[in-house]
Amino acid sequence: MNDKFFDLKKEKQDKMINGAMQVFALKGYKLASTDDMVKVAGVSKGLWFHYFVNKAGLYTFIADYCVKYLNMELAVNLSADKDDYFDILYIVEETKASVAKIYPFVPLMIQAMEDEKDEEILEVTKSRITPYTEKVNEALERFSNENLREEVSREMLDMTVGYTLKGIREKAYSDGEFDSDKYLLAIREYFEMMKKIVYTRKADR
Amino acid sequence: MNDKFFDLKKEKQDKMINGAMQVFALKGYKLASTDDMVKVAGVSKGLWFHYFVNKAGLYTFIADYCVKYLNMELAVNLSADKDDYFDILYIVEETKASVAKIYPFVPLMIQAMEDEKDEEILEVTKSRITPYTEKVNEALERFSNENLREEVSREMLDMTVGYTLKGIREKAYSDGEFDSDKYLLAIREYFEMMKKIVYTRKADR
Amino acid sequence: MNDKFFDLKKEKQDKMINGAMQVFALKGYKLASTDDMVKVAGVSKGLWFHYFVNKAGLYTFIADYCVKYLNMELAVNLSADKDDYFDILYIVEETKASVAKIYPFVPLMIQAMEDEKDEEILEVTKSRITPYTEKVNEALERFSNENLREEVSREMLDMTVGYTLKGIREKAYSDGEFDSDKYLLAIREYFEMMKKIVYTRKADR
Amino acid sequence: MNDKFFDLKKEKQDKMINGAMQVFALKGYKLASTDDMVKVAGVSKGLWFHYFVNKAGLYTFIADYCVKYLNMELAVNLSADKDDYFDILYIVEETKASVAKIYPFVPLMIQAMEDEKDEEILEVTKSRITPYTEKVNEALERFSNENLREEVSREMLDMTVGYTLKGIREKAYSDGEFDSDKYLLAIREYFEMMKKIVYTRKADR
DNA sequence: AATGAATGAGCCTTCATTCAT
DNA sequence: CATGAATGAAGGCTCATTCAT
Repeated sequence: MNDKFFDLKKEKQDKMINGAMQVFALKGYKLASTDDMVKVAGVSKGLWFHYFVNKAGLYTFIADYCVKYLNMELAVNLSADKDDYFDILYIVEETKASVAKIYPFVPLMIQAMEDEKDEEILEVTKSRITPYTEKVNEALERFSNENLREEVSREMLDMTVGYTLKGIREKAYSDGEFDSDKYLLAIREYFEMMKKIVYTRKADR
Repeated sequence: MNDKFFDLKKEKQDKMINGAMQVFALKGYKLASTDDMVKVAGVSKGLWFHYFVNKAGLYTFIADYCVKYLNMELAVNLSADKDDYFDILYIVEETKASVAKIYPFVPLMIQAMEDEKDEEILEVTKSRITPYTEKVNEALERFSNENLREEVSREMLDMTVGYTLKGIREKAYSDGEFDSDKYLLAIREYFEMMKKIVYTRKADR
Repeated sequence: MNDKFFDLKKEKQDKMINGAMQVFALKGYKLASTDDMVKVAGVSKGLWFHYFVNKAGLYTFIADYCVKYLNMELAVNLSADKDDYFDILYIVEETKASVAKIYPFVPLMIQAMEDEKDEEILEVTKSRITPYTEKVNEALERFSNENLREEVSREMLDMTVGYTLKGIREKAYSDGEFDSDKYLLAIREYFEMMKKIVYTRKADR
Repeated sequence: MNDKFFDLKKEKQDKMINGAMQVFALKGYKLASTDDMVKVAGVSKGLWFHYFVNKAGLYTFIADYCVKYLNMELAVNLSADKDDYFDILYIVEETKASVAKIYPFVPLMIQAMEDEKDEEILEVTKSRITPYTEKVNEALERFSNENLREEVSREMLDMTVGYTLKGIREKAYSDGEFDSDKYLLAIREYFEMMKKIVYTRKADR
């Protein structure tokens, strides 16, 4: 990319970042079109290429930006003393929701990166998503499975919680705009229920 | 569409149906390409258009076919005496798995229809998926929420189970082919855990 | 390229070959545009890519075709008993002129390949032109420099004759169409003069 | 163009003139890009258009400048007493080589103008090159064809010498920079040979 | 009926040109 | 005066769709 992008007014940078992120997050790499971005960000076709060389370069930049920004925030929020499974995950989602105040499509973009199937961009996607995944998994390791009822395997818990969060996330964007509050509320309700049914009595607060 | 399609040898019909369904299910409406179908079904480009007029027509036909076939099977399997939440859902998935013996991509196609975002085909998709959703919901109404622990709301259960099944389904296709047994096993394990933690003692068998 | 190109009617093959060759020969690799070829050959934009993948692939095919065709003809015409400098070169040009009956832009295309400066296609160009150059040089080796007046160095003769032929060639296309007869006449006149002034009396017939 | 260009420091004027001339001479009108000129001359994109309105305007100015400057020098060097064909031509090339001390691409630019094929600029090119051609032809008229061996027609001599000079010229730029000495040496050698073989004994000095 | 050659609208990308600073 | 960010028309290439065989 062309580093002069960062010399632009922050406002315009963000307009472009948000525009590209929105289109990539909603449509995926292949179906994201320059014309869409022109419409969404109100910035001409040529300018995207002036700063980002080509579509793959733009995607790479956006993917990078998302993960770096999010991980930075997570580093602050995910203090080492948190050791409850759902509390940790809630902080992660809370962080995403807070990042979404400035970059509304970050939560969906992260999702889209994990789901991306286009071979042309797969390498990029996977390499950029890993640092985020690792950061979260690292934190989750602090949780002791002994707090789980014996009927509940950690593996299955990860699975169902992962898929459910993904579902809630996509639903949060279903009307076009991301409603941060609705999103966190849905998660809180879900997590509260889960705590009650998957923890041993002792762990269930 | 051109009804003469049904005069073709059943074998060829199915080769075309499966080919189109595979491509639509794996790639979605917009990214599904004529060339992909030619390769997968071994049927010439022109023939698709001869029978189905255009891409939208083909998609409509496949969507229709999926739902009708599945609902037919469900009508047989979903006997009115089943009233357990997970048993009903299991039968639904079992039915899909059995349909997949003949049309391997039906489970994923149903999923793809629910996830489809392309505006050009949205109307079609939504209208075709409804009959299936309704049939399942109808059956689920026979389940009494009183069997659920009070901490568990029916709404939240529907949500998490729905999203989790979706996840398991997509994973079952992750290596390209649908593994019916692995799919049903994963669901069974998940449902067994869920039964233990969401039912009241009484309902928990 | 797609070998099915050769299944087309010879007439259409030649229309496409001539069209592409004309545009490449007159404009060079970079400035040759698909639209030009559409206009000249009356064949749609997409078809070029159907058979030749991309612009570089088309250029490679045309370059190859030119040289192979020409060398084949030269193999017949350049009998091993010819040993006069200008006679050999005349046969070479005569051969080009005869090839031009079917592919009018071969002489100019060969020239264009030698002059091509676009880096993207340089490798292709140089590798394809070499076999032709070698064939001609091989034949010219049969000429003994002892036939030249001592004031005339072989090196300088090659230079001035080479540049002059190039000039005559370009002029022959200056009005759009290649006039084979005018071309050969100009060369004959030039060669006759040269023979008289560069050969020793003995060699001068 | 904007005449305030001449208010710039001579140094900057020449940087721009040389930059534009280099790019036009090496690439031709169509392939000469604004970005190339920015790189070569180190002058911003906008400034070119500020002074020269558009690409055609710039080309026109450069073409004009070349010919006027060269003709001015020729007026000084081409004294009316010179009447030998090759001496006159040598003076012309010597003049170009001397102009190249300040504007290194003038010889190639003159050449490029004669070869230019882009229709958009053809009119300009032809009209600007004429004054130069005429000046040279005028001088050459002082040469009497009676000095030529009868085998040598004046027409053919003009042709072969013209094309050969063109070839030598292009070769002189083949490594990117114009080597004035090598250029003049090559011409001298060529002319010496030619004098020996095209002049009658009497004229051959 | 069946094929795949042929078409052209649409998308990515380049580049002359404009314009705010 | 100078800059280079910004624009949009044009060129390469893809792909749904048409059509001659």
